[in-house]
Amino acid sequence: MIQKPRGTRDFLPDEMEARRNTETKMREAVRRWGYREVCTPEFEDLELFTLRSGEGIMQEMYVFEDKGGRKLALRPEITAAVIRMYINEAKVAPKPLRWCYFADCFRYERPQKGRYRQFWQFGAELIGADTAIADAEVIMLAADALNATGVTWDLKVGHLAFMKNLLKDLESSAQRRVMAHLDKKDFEGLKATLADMSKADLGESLTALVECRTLGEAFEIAGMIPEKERVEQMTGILDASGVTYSLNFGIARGLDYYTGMVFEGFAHNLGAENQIVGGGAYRLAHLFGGDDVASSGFAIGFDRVMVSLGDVQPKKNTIVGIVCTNEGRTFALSVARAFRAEGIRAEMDLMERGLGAQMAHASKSADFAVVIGGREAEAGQVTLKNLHSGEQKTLSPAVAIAEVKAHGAR
RNA sequence: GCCAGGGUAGGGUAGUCUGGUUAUCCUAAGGGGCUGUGGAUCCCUCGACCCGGGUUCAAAUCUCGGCCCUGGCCCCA
Repeated sequence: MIQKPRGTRDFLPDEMEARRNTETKMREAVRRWGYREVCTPEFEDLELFTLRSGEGIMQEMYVFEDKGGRKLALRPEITAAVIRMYINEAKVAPKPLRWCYFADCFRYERPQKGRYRQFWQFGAELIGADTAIADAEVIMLAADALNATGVTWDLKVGHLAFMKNLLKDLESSAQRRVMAHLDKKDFEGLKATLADMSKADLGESLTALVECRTLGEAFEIAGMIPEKERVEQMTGILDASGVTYSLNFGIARGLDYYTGMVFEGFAHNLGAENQIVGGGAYRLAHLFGGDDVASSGFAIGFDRVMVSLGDVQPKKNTIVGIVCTNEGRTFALSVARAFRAEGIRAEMDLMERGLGAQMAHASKSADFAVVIGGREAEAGQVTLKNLHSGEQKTLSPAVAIAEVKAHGAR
C-alpha cells in the first residue's frame, strides 16, 4: 500500500468543510479592510528564498532541479514571493497595495503537533505605506482575522528600534547573535556572548528591555529613539481601537529584514508549537532588485488555528434524499433537478436499491426524504418526509421545496 | 539531527512479558431475504498482525534494521 509522504495529510469531506468554513471567515475579515487576494507559484527560483533567509534554510526546503537544470524550491513561505510579484508586476500600482493570500507552503522539518511538511498560511501584505497607522492596521487586521475564527490567543507587540538602539555599536553579525539569545529568552547565553564581546554592561539593560511591559519603561531603558513618536502613535491607535495586546520588546523575528514594528500571536491550547501568527514591518524589495519600498504584513498558521479550534462540527446544509420506485424515476429526476436549482443538496439512489433500503440510506445521511413512486408520478406530486420527526405529507414539488428551504441549515 | 511512547480488518480493542490454528464486542462497508416508508432483524461476505532481514520445526509475539504516527528537544524564514 502506498502511504502519503511524511508530514502530509489527507482531508476527508467533514474536515474540509470545517477548514473551508474557517478560511472563509478569515477571508471575509480581511476583505472588509480592502485586502484582495493574490496568488504566486507553488515553486520559485531557489534564490528567491536564499536571498531572503540565507543558504542555511536550504536544509529545510524542498529543493530540486527541473529538466532544464534550473534550481527551484517549493515555497517555504509566501512573503518573498509576494514581494517578487510586486516588483515584477505591480511596481507602478497606486500605493498602498493591500494584498492577502491563502496558500500551502512546504518545509522539510520534523513533524509535530501543529507542524506539518505541507501546511497552509493565511496572510496579508501591505506595500508602500510607512506610517504608524499602517503599522497599526496590519496588527488590527491580523487580530480581526484570527478573532473571526473563534480561536483564543494572546497578542504580543514590539518594536525593533529599542533593541537596535542598545545594540547600535555592535557589528551586525554580533547584533544577530545577541538578538537570537533574546528571542529565546536565553539570558545565560546572552551573558556569555556579551562577555566575549566585552560588552557585559549591555546585559542588564537588554534583559530589562525584554522583561519590561510598558512604553515608558522601554524608553527609559533604551534611551531616546527617533521612532518614539511613531511607536506612541501606533500604540495609541491600538488602544483606541480596543485591541487586546501586551508589549514585548524581546520579539526579534530576524533582524535582517524586519525594520520596526513586530508582533506575534500565541494560541492558548496548543503544545510546543503554539505560535499562530507572526508579522511586522520589513524591507525586502531591494533584495530582489526592486525599489526600497516599505512593507508590512503577517502570516497566520492556518493548520494551527484548526488544531486549536478542535473538532467543531461544521454547519451542515439540509440534505434531501430522493427515494423512488422504478415507475417514479423519470419524474424523480426532474424533481431532483428542481431541488438543486434552488440550491438544495439532493441525492438519488445509484445502487438500484428497493424503496425500504433507499429509505434506510436516506435516514442515515439526509434530513428529508422525497418519496416518488408510481402514485406520486401520476399525480405530479411528491411525498415529503421529515426524517427527524417522521411526519410526512404529499405536496406539489414547489411546496415541498419551500418547506425544505424553511427548515434551513441544521 | 536528537529523545520518549507507539503501529493488529475502514474505525476501536485483546493477545506480545511467557513464540504454537488468533480473536472479539462494537462499528463501518458490500450482498441476500423481506419491503410503498427508515436506523430493526436474520443470513452471508469482505476485511488486519507496518515493511524487510535474522533466530526457530514454528514469529503479531524474540531480535536487528527501516518506514510511519504521537508528543518533546533543536529549528522556526
